[in-house]
Amino acid sequence: MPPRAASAKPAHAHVNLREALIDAGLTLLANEGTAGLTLRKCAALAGVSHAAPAHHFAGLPGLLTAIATRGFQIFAQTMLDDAAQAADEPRARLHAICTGYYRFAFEHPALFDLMFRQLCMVPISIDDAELMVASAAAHGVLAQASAPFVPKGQPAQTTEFQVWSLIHGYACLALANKYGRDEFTQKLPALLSLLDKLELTV
Amino acid sequence: MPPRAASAKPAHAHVNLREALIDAGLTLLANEGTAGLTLRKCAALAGVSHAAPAHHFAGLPGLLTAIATRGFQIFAQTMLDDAAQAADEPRARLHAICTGYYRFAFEHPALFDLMFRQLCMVPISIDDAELMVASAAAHGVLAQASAPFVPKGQPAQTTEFQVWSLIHGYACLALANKYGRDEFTQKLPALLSLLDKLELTV
DNA sequence: AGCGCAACTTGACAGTGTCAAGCTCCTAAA
DNA sequence: TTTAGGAGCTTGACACTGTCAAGTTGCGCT
Repeated sequence: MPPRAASAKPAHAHVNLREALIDAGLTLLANEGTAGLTLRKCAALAGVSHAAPAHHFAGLPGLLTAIATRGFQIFAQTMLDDAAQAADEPRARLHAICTGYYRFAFEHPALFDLMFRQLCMVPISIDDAELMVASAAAHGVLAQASAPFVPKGQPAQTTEFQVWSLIHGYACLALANKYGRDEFTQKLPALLSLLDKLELTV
Repeated sequence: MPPRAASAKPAHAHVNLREALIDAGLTLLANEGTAGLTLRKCAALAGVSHAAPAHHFAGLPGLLTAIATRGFQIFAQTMLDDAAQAADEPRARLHAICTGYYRFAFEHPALFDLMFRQLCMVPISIDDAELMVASAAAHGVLAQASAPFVPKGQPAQTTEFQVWSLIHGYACLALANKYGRDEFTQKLPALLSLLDKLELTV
């Protein structure tokens, strides 16, 4: 009988360690912010050793990518939730989607930061298939809401980016001004009044 | 004569090490991106030891704050440069300022990221006096350009944020889509056409 | 029954920011 | 002119990070 150097813990502590690690990442992001999200802390929070995540993700970039993917799913759902409570009318729906966009950024600032952080400069694999699917789905929600305002004969993308840029920029600026966020929330309707200048074309 | 343990280098290699460290930081940011900016690399690039920066900045946060401050100064100048070449007319000036805003983000993506990176969650002292001055100056340039479009009797801030959010969001989205930046640049005028819906009120 | 491999652990490595201690040289006071 | 003090910088150490290599365990398949 060879000496047993390591402890005799069960090899599979989690039913699905991959999901547990993503959950741990979301928790850390919510509690400690961007700087608090660490591969080793995720592993510790999930109750595994610091090298365990490497068997489920391609290093730290892989883990961040998976977390961002989950983020986009929550993001899309948040927008849809707000839209569901709005009147069934294009203008009200567009406002609701934008409000959901802002609400997500406000409620998950660090996650929002991770998702949109200049995806290229940060250790995130922008080419990841799942990430692209989730990101495109979220984009689709916004595109659908702005579709009724696309001028005839013009590319839909222009109107989409006008709406998207406006609400995204506002969310970024609100998060940057840490101490004036409530003020931003109050003035969101005033900002969105610019969208009322878009003409209904359908 | 006591033994000379350390080398006999001159104590003051730089006339102004503080500025040299900021320059090194800007170089690293431009060449290697956000992740390439490191306290130790800055020190090495400036030709000093890894602990030297501590005598000029309050740790890494202090250095990043100083770099962001310089960034805001360049930022304001970039916008003013574009405005100087535009027609002396409110609408043309607003377009030029926004183009300068986007151009800065496009030309200094990592620096732009540092400056606006959710100033709260990143190791930057948002309360720093110099940073506030530089940041407010850049904001002032944009505010002045949007002033002619503020509806009478309404707060100027609303119009400012409409303009600011639109161009800031567009810049963020352009940087996030690493591989489609040129396309964003081409479609900038289409985006800014939304601003033409603002009425001249002065 | 026994093999193979996936999952996980331990240990090590280079790199990071920060702190403590010490050296050097310039400056200002006696 | 001599001497104390301090600013500027260096070296060394610490805890922490992500990543890799090697070893251990236990499930599932032949």
